[in-house]
Amino acid sequence: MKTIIPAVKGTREFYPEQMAVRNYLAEKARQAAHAFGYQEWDGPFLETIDLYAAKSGEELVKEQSFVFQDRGGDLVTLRPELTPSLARMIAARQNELVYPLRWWSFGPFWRYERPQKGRSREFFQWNVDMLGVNSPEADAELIAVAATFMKSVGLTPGLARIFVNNRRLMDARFEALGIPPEMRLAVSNLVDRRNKMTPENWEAYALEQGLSRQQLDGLKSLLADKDLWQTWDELVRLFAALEALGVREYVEFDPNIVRGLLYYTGTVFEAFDLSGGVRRAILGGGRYDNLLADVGGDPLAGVGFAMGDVVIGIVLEENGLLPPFVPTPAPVMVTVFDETHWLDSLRLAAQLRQAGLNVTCYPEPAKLPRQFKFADKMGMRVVLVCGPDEAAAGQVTIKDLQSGTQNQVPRPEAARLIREILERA
RNA sequence: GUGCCCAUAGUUCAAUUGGCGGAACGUCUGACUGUGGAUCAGAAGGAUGUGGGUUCAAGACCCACUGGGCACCCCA
Repeated sequence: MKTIIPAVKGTREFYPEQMAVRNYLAEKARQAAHAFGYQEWDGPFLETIDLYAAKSGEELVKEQSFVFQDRGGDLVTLRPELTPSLARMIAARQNELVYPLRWWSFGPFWRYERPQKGRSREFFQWNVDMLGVNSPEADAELIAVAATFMKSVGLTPGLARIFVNNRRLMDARFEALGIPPEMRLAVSNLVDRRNKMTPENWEAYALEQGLSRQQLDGLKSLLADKDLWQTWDELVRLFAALEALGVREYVEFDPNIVRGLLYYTGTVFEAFDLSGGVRRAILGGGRYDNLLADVGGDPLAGVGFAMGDVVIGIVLEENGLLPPFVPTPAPVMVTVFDETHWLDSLRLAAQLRQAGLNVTCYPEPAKLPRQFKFADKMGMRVVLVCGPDEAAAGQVTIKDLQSGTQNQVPRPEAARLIREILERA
C-alpha cells in the first residue's frame, strides 16, 4: 500500500497548476504564430534513428536520444527535435505544397540527458518554420514571431533579448584569418565555450586547437566587434526589416552566437534571459538552406526556430510574469442546501449551463460554510444558494465572492445577473 | 556519460559532541445550526528517500542505490 512506483526519471507530472502554465505557453505561442499567418502541423512522436543520423549532430543522436527496440525488432526513437521530420514531410509532398510555407507546432520531445534545472528528459517545444524563401527579410519575420511571443508574455527587451549572427559572415572572416574549412567546427566550438572558461585557459585551449597567435588575436577582435554586421549585406537588410517589423529593440548582433546544430547555413539567432545571474537560452534557430536536399528532396530554403517550455516557464515564474492560477474553469457554484433541495440545485445548475455558463454544483448536501470555503479555494467568483426561503419565493441568492455582496433574485434573471458579475473586473 | 553538493510532516526548514524528532505555513475541527477570506482555540499528520554497515545508542558517521541540484558536455 505504501509502495509508490516513481515516475520515470526526468519526466514531468502536470498537476492542474502546471498544466495551466503549459496551456498558457501553448496559447501564447499559438497567438504569435497565428498573428503572422503560420499553419499548425505536427509530425510523429516516434521516428527511426536514421532520420536524425544525417544532420542533427552526433551527440544528439548517439547519446541524447531515447531509442527502443519495437516488437518487430526495429529501432525506434522518441523524437529529440522536429526539424528532420519537417524536412521529410515536406520532401514527400514537395511539389503539391503551397509556398512560401509557414508552419508551426507545439508538442512533446525527449532527450536522454542528465536532468537539472531548466532541463528535463521530457519537454514541450514550440517550432516555427518558413520554407521556400531565402531572404534576410524572411529571417527577420521568424525573429519577429519570437519577439512577438516574448512581448506577449511580458518579457521586455530589458529582461530578454534575441542575439543574432550569420554563419556565412563568420566563415568569410575565418577565411580572411586563414583558418581552413576543416578547422571551422573546432573554432565554432571554441567560440561557444568562451564565456565558460577563464580568458587565459581559453587562449591556451585555442592555441592547442591549432590556431596561431595571430589568428587568435584576429578571432578575439572579431568576437569583440559589435558593429561587424554593418559590413554584411544580409545583416544590414535583416536589421532594416526588424526595424520595419517593430521588434528592433529586442534584437542585437552578437558574433559569439554559433549554435551547435550542423544544418544552419546563414542567419542564426538565440534568445537569452537577461533577468537572472546566468544567461539562459530561451529559444534558438536559424536558416537551413540545405536540409531538404540532404534528406532527398529538391533544394529548398528554410528558416525556423524552436523554444522549449522548461526554461521559458522558469524565467516567467522568476519574474512574476505567469498569470495567477485559477483552479476551476467554472466561475459559478450552486450550493446544495440540504437533501430536500438537492435536485433543485441540480436543476438550477443545468439551467445556467443551458444559458452558456460554466457551473459546478456542490456534489452533496453539506454545511454552507464548508461549501463556501470550497468555492473560495477553487477560485470561484459566484456562489448561488437555493434554500427554503428562495424556493418558496421562486428565487435564488447570488453572492459575488469578490465583493462579498449578495442579492436574492427571481430565478429567470439569474443567468443574466451572474453574467454581469463575471463581466466586472 | 564525468565531478561535486543535497534528501527530516503535504510544503519550507530546525534538532548542540552520536543520547526520547520540533516549528512555521498548509490541512482538519470548533468559536459561527443560512454564507468564504481575517482572527483565536484545538487536533491530526513522520517506519528521518531505499538497502546495508559502525555503535550500548544513528536524522547525524561509513558504503551502495534512487531521486534532485550545481558545474562539465550538449542544448530547448
